[in-house]
Amino acid sequence: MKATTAPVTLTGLKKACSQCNLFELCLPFGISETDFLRLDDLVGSQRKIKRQQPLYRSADPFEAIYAIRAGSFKSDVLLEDGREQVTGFQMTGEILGLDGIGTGVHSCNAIALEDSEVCVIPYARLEEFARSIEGLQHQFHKIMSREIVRDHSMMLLLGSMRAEERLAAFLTNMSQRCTARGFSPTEFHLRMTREEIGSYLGLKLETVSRAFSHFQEKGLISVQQKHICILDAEGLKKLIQHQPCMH
Amino acid sequence: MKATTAPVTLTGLKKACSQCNLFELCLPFGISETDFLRLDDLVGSQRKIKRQQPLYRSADPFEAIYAIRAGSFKSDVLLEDGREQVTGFQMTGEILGLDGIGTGVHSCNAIALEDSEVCVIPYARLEEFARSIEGLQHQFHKIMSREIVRDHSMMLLLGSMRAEERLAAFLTNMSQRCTARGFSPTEFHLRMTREEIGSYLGLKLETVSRAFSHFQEKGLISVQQKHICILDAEGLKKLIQHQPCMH
DNA sequence: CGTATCCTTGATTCGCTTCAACATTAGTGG
DNA sequence: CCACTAATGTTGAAGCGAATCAAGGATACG
Repeated sequence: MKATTAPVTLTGLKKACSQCNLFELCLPFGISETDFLRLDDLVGSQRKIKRQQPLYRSADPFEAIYAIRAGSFKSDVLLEDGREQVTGFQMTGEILGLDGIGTGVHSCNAIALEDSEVCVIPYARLEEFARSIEGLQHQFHKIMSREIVRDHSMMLLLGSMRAEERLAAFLTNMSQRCTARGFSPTEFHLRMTREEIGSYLGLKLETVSRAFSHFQEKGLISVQQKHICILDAEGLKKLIQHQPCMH
Repeated sequence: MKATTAPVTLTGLKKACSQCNLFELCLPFGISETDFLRLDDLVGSQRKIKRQQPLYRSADPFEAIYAIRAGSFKSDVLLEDGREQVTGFQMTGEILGLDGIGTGVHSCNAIALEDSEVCVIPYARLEEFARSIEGLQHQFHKIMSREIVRDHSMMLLLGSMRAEERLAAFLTNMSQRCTARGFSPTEFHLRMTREEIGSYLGLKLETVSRAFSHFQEKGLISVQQKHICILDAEGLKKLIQHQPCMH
């Protein structure tokens, strides 16, 4: 239990869940009104993480899961020879840390892509609350299940799509998640580098860059560094399913 | 709610969990002795699935998770254009169906690789039991978490390993799982085809076949169709971490 | 025993990676 | 505030690993 980052405990100052406008993206969703107020005791504290700093690292002991209140993260796993695989990008309202429950130890790194803030949900307390609040248990199971389904669709992407299909799927997914958060579905700022996108999609950064350029030439998107405008969302979606030739 | 396969209800005839020698691989693990006897009511029924038949299909309504009592399965997801990605191979003592919790609908197909038998665990009953049996809730969370970690390591494999590294990782994993089940770690029979292995590893069947042949030439394994002998387990493990050149 | 399925192996092609050079932006300190 | 430097992004040319195409062989199944 090494205190890597100073935990900014603000409990009492501000209620964690009952006043949070993210609840419908987050763990407290689908919970009755009376139970809802009890959730403020579920969140232990809040923590601020600076850009490029880890929320937790692989091999850290698992004690809590985290709900992202502001900012965004990447999760990655490393091979001893230095190869990195980004396993996901998480944004506001999403949950981090589920990988640690099985073994009691985290199996990946969670790194902030920008200055961020998370709610710390001690796992022991979550289990206890889940036993008495029916909706909480179910919502937690749903979140884990959706993570599994998401991972399966990433396996589909990594195992059987070509480079431009992968990037089209990535952009479409980003757009959908922006929509769910009330942001523009057609215009957004990528918080991650080309290399991180490449690692996520199983491609090299040059390939990612070339695919971006090609999409721009075709009038599907407009790219200015990390700023993306989607000009033809339907065109992108078509790209995902159609591999050019193959008879 | 279409009754696709006849459910072979044997309740009462034989207690499901308390007399099952698989419990330490399965859901009931880590549960106190008194609670253990109650688990027989958790399992609704048992079902036999013939080789090549589905336990469930994508888009089927989700009602239960399944514990494999005998046999083995593959899970796969399909793209509309026909491409298939095998997302996992499940064997005795493992749990199937977790993908359905999030949406209430299954998101993949589970197909028996041989004549198999599963315990049907109605999800509503599981949630109810988990609320009163502390160890069951925790064990269920552990199983889901481990599935997520496993999926992440598959993403690492699909995203950043070369063909022979992938097959070496696959064989090493199979060997470990055989060990956990009390089977020989060095000699086993693959239930799946080269094409299914290829789909799982993001490779074509010819590449899988060539890699098998190459491993045999190097004296790492001995291959006779689906029958595999591991001759140099350490050699296989070394292959996973070392990509040949790259400076 | 015949047929369909599965597996192996070789030759060729193609998509992505690698290598390399340069452009642009962001970050830092004088 | 600007100069300097590091980090990030773009683009081109060459190389390589796996896919594709193709043919033959082994095995399982009815």
